[in-house]
Amino acid sequence: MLSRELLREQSDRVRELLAGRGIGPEALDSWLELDQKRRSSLVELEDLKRRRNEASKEIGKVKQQGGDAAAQIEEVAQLKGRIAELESQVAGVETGLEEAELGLPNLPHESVPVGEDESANRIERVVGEPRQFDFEPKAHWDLGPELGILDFERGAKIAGARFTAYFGAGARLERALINFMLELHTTEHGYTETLPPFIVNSTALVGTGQLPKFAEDLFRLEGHDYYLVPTAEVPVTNLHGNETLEESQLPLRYAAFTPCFRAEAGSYGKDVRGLIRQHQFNKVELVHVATPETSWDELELLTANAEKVLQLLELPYQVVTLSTGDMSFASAKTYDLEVWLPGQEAYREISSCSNCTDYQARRANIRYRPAEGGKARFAHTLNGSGLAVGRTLVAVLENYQQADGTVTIPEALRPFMGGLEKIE
RNA sequence: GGAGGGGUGGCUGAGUGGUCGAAAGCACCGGUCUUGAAAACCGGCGUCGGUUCACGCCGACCGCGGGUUCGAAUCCCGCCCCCUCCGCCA
Repeated sequence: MLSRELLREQSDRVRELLAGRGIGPEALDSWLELDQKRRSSLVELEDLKRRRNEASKEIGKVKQQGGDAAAQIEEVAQLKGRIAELESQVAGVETGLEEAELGLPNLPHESVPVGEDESANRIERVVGEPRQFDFEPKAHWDLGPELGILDFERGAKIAGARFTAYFGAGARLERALINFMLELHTTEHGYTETLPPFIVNSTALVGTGQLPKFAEDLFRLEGHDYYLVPTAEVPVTNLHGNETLEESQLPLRYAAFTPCFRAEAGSYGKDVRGLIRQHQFNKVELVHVATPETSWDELELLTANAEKVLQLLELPYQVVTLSTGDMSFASAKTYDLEVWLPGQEAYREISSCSNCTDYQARRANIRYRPAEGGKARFAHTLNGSGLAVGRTLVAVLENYQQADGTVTIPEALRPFMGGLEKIE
């Protein structure tokens, strides 16, 4: 959520920045109109209430002295009608304002390339080199079933399309990746591990920005205000919702493993094969809560921590700054980590690291009290995958495949695989 | 799922229809005193919104939402959350 002060006082700048995100000027203009209306009605309403309160006090006094307060009672009765009218009017305008505000995305940081879509993304760096194969590398959707470790048919049988069953070394590899990532982040990178609920309520989803606008992307439990988490960003960021932290506690850095559930509405026909786009996948998520002064440094740190996973696994990747048109709703700036997949001969997203500045903090009401005292301020929240586990497994299978169809286990993972060196 | 208890300011905790935004204590901030500190004493100390050049003024808020009343923290209705016991389970 953007602050009302900002929308009012810097409307031209906001209008321009929103345009970069594909939001037309009417969104802000209708908000400004409602805001104006709200304030003018409020002035009248509060004036009437003041008069009503005064009259009530007079009634109390008069009655205490045994007098007749009929005149004041009559006046209050008359005020009542107009007050009720204005109250419902203000409430309606307020609802409209809130709806409008919840529908506005965060403003992009000045360093974000302006553009309509991913074609405007900016490659920041390319790390590692794609391996040269002396045979035709296979895609994981062939490798996995051939090794007997991934079973797309049986996944579909028990759930449907975009669900997969893992077996044997495949299941173990997924678990090893989870443990490897969590160990790295909690020990070397100093994160606090957290294991949140995998189900959240709508308040949490509004807090991080998935609701109300993106309900169709979520799985909702029938008959409940419960949703399966689409990412650990939701439960973990909301952990401190409606809290005022002390500045000395910041930055908070959390690492969380959770499964993620996404309806993938509108992605029909996209990545239909393999593990790339599933309704359920595992992820180790990194979440930071920081002060405004440090959040941009925190974004670099978070991204570097996520990159470390790829480096230790010796997987080639590139880092991309998403353009204004490609960024997620709550983000002010996002780096995507894209890993090289030989089976597709392409870099594919494996992590998305964002600074949401105070946007989510406003929605979720996450504040902190400055060390020097004074009024509580909104914190900045950041999140990033560290990493998407299913896609990491894909990258391992495809990058470490051998000519004979076996897959070598990356050195860094072997301790988590009971010393296993090869899947065959 | 059943029965009971409870949600008041940072904390503890008064307050059952009228000047209550709310006693008191603690915590915190400022001052007096002191070589310094502590103690003692004095004063200050909620949030949000609106308005004002400003001082300030006004409105709202005692879990949330409705209702009764001239007037509600106090009465009524619905909901949420927490605690205890029973049942059921992991």
